[in-house]
Amino acid sequence: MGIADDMRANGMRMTVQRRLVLDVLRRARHHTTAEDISRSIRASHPQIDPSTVYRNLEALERLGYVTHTHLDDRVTRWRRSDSPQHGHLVCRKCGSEEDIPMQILEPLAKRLRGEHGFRADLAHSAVVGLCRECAS
Amino acid sequence: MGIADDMRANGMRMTVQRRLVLDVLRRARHHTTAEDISRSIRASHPQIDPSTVYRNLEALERLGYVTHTHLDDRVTRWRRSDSPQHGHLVCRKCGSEEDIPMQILEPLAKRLRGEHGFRADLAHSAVVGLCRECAS
DNA sequence: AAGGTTATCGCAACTGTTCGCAATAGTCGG
DNA sequence: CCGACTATTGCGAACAGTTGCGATAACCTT
Ligand SMILES: [Mn+2]
Ligand SMILES: [Mn+2]
Ligand SMILES: [Zn+2]
Ligand SMILES: [Zn+2]
Repeated sequence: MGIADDMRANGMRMTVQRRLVLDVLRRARHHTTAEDISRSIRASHPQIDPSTVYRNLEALERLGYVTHTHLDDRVTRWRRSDSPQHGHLVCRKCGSEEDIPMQILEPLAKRLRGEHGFRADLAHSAVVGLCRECAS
Repeated sequence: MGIADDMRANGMRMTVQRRLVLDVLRRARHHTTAEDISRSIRASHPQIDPSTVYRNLEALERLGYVTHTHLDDRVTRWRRSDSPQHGHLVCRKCGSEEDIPMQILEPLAKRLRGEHGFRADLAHSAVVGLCRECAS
């Protein structure tokens, strides 16, 4: 059962707009902004509105096909859920960004689960701070 | 040396607008949004523009008098730096919010410092996830 | 293959926040 | 205290993202 069938089983429809959003995210190497996706789609389909892209990212996230992450403060970044999960360190001074394996974050997740019954998604927001070069 | 002198020593000026922002934050019990601050100030000083509030929050942050935190996704929340620091757990399903002591986050901060030379500010963004009731 | 239902669309108006600019008003030295 | 310097202001426009709405088209039933 493919994505289209799965969506129909949930009362949703597979539209050309949705297929295009998934296509762009499949080709993207890293996290992508909604604006990037919209621009990329509009290159070949100028009539497709940015608001449709925003709404579809949310719809696809509800079904679990895409997720978002917050790297810097303002812009939300999207990826397909089937791409590998990882954490981020972002320097608030120089803006540099480093990916980190989830296992570094695991002990904290386990502790929050045990002490607060809280299932943390520690990949959802980047860890903000000062990188080695900027901390001096 | 008070805040005003400190600001002047840094080439900044102490204006009525800045004093009002600090006053509102001093009276506020919890994290406050820029919009709240602006509305509160405009009640008595209608001529003060929201853009001035936004700019002043950034200016005061640069000197270390206020900090901001991201709880849910879009809205930035502000507090005076001299109010007690703490972390947050936010449930992505029901929206509930729980404060947690910084010491829970300390082991991760220490590890990031040791293994990556990264000085993490783990109070900057809330930890997103599922609370006990919503975990299904 | 056709028709009806309604999820989704494009568009335009709207939100919260940022930015450029000319006018204002803190600050400092005399 | 005054005047000069310039950081900061209010304002208008721009910005990314959201929302309401009537038109369109996906898809289910026959
Ligand atoms: Mn931030
Ligand atoms: Mn988020
Ligand atoms: Zn750095
Ligand atoms: Zn919950």
